[in-house]
Amino acid sequence: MPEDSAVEHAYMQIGEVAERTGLTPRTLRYYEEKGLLSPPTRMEGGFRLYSDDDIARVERIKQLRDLLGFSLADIKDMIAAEEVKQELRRTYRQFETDAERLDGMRNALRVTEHQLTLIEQKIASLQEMRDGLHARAGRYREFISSLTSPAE
Amino acid sequence: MPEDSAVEHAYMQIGEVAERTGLTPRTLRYYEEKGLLSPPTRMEGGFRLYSDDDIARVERIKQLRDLLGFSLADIKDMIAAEEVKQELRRTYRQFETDAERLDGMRNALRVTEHQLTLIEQKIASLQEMRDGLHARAGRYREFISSLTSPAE
DNA sequence: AATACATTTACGAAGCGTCAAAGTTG
DNA sequence: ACAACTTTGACGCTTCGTAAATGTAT
Repeated sequence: MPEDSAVEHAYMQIGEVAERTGLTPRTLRYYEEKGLLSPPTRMEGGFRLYSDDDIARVERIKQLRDLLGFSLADIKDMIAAEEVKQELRRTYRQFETDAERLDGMRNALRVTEHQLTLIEQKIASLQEMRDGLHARAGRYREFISSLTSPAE
Repeated sequence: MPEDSAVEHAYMQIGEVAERTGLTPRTLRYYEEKGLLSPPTRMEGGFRLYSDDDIARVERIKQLRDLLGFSLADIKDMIAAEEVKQELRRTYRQFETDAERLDGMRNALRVTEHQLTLIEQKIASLQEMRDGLHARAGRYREFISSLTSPAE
């Protein structure tokens, strides 16, 4: 059964998800409360059980938050835009015209392109900052060596 | 008088500083309250007057906040570490031993090197994300063109 | 039965946005 | 005198951290 090898252990509790994603249980519950994560399945006792898809979603959120600095409200919208494509692939929904599907796609593309321009800018800014810090570090090292081994 | 050309108008009010740095007056006052900005000089009526040095400091804060995502408390410490060098250059303080100066320098270097490693990591992560988004955008464009000009 | 998790609820802190009432500048 | 800006509160919102009291898993 080759399909079993990829599964590992399909469902995790909130603590394990927290460890794997670097977030806290509190944060995961908060994201769920704010509609960034859909309510996961539960055990009889009420414990949350997360799927691998949930993990992927959490990591996408973290990426947008930490790397691009978006607000959770913005991230929610962006992920909603991306979901359009997912929905389209599995449940090719009835009562949805081609024009509507096209609109969703164009919106998703627009969002993605916006993220790309922000990324490019951020990379450029970081590279500038890196150069500045290198120079700064060089000056510090000079000072230190001039105090450590004074030129007589 | 060549020195006049570089001065422009040496003192600015909070509104102009806000515009030039992309922050708000509220944020500038908050940073002052939190000790990130030293209290600027004032007019007789109480209006704040900022110097070019103040501007530079504000932009350094913004850089650390937006690009590296540090907390204001951390930023405060980092800037304090950097100041050691500035103080050393102009007022070579009495009552401070060479060992103390050396400690300050080494600390400043340590902080700078820490920032550098974080920058490198962030640049790498952003480049990965950029590649992923490029692929994603490509898929969107495919879908769109397949719906826009259907193959037959 | 005990230990390690989990659940909800609630209060608190960081980092500002926003509005109000008053004073200052040009 | 007037518009445009600034001042200091003070309250509100976002994004969680941190208990506290209780229940569940093993």
